[in-house]
Amino acid sequence: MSERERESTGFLIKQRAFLKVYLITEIERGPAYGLQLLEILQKKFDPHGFEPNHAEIYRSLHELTEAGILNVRDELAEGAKRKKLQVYTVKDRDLAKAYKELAKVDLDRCQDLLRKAIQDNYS
Amino acid sequence: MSERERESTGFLIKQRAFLKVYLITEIERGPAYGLQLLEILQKKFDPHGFEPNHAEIYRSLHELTEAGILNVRDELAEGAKRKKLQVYTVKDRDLAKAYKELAKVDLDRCQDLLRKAIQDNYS
DNA sequence: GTATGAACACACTGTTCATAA
DNA sequence: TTATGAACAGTGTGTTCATAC
Repeated sequence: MSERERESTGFLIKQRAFLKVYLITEIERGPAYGLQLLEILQKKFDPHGFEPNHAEIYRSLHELTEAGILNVRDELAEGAKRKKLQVYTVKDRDLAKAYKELAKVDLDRCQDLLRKAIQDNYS
Repeated sequence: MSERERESTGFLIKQRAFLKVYLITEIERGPAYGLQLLEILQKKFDPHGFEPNHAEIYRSLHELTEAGILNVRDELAEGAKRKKLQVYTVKDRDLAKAYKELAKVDLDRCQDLLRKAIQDNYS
């Protein structure tokens, strides 16, 4: 049975899935590229002792693109920077929403599990 | 820098640490052996889509013993069963408490992270 | 230096195998 | 069969390397 078919992923949600949710949300706000997204997320999670790395962000973006949720385009010579950036946009809003809703189920399950653990062991 | 020295473990708490907290709590209630604890925990987590396996339980017990938190003794011919069980008890209540308190910090951090994710992406 | 991506290496965990009673 | 433990294998993620600008 594949990971995708299972309803539960086992213990807690995987970092990859967690990041994908955030990436979709960010890119829904507007086009963005890899390192830019990395910085945004690092700042977001900095107070929570979590610092994602660039490889994990790129892998997530690649998979979301592979899944038909995101689009990539080459963007050249933007402003003072003469790089070719890989700029991501949402390709399919419905797929994006579906992915997030599926992840929500797992996020809720994780919350329950943690709440239970705190209740069971610290009361 | 070793895992033990870091205050944060990165993303979410590891299954091993999570299980150790439960194992300590269970054994604080009374002596128990491996498979017995496995069954107890499997029943506990069954409604939450998480099913720990025996190897992970044994590894956790071994590490807690190694850490001086638990004690093991051989128990022979108990009741109708003629096995030699590895029965665990709490060796050092203070160490046990300290371990749990440390884990609590991480559990709280995980709760925050999940709460934040749900708020950031589903509002 | 920034940006992307692949390659490599390792930690964690699940599955299987071995042994004993 | 139940119980324990080790060995093995796979998956996910962090670090490093390669390439381009």
